[in-house]
Amino acid sequence: MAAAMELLDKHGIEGVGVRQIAREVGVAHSAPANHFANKRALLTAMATRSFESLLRRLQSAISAEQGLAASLHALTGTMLEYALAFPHRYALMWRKDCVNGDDEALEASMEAVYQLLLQLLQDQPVRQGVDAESQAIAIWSLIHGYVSLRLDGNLGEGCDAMTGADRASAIVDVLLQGVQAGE
Amino acid sequence: MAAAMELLDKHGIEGVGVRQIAREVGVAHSAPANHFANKRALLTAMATRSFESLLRRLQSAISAEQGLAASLHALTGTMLEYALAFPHRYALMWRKDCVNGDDEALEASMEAVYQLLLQLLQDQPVRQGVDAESQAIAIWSLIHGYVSLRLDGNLGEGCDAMTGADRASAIVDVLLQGVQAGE
DNA sequence: GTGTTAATATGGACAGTGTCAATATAGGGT
DNA sequence: ACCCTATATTGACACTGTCCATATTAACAC
Repeated sequence: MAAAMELLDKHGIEGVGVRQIAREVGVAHSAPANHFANKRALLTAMATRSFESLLRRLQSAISAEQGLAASLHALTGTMLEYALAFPHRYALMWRKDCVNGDDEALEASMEAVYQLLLQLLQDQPVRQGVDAESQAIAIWSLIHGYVSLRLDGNLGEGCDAMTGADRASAIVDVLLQGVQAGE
Repeated sequence: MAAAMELLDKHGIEGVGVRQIAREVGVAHSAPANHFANKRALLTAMATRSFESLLRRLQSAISAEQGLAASLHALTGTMLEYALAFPHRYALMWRKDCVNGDDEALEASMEAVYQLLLQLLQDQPVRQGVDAESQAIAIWSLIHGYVSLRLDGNLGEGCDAMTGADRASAIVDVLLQGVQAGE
């Protein structure tokens, strides 16, 4: 498992293969089959692990802040940090074609992250009259979309005048205008 | 090429292989190599094609609307439509690991879509004092993020009370609060 | 028409891959 | 001692993408 994560971080999703892992650890090419039914199960476990480690980071980052704006900025910043530090893990987390989407542990770890955001919204004063769920989805979409685009390198052209972290802050501020309660 | 797109739509990215395409068309397993240097080049061409067809849809959808809000709703709706109609094409478009990111044609077709949004923002009255580029990136991130999450099936739990199109409208409205000029 | 050249098709090989089956080797519990 | 479970090993199978040497074909120049 450790070898698998190392391979993922170093060589991307394509670089992690059952036989390659076995080679790395120094066992027979079919030894991993005793621990994971197939490659999909292995990648599923790795994605779950990644969600859990992301959740821990988000929790500790948010607990230090208070207020909706500060919390949201911390959340976005932490997610961006994580994605940039472990781009291949972040990619794997959303690769439903590599992963067993019905897996209970995976679903739980994903749901936990989303619940963190939902909880944040519920505890804070938000603009009245707008569906709270829609606000949560909007924030979640914005963050995931921005991080994905950054990771794919699709935001290079227009990003010159502003460093990555500042840009992330700025777009969260844009969204906050629509969410935050008018004091 | 047509056979390749058919395979993509029917069986996903994993389902499109050099040999499989040749089998479908009824030629030797190595015939496609004369038209595309390798699999990556083939997938790159397919992604480019997809971006172009998406652009056409977006253009015709937007030309029918006027006003920032209406245009943005049309843009989001059309992207969601396209992604739901051709989920595997949409997935391929962002799979930088499958595609030659330096390809000129691909970059141009992607840029054209983004420029469509940028142009939209420039022609409309937006809230003063906020960086226009940040607003564009925010909108772009929101749309792409939402569509991606929908496509991955990660928005099932909280989406029961609202149909997909309505939800898309709602989250765009949330963002509009932060972008649109006062009153 | 003939000869040359470029494009395309073919079948064979090679090194990979994931997965399965049969077998072997321990260790622990009764 | 015996069984049973877990884990490791080896070998095979059907794939895959890519390269190679070789044909076939069509177009174009002379």
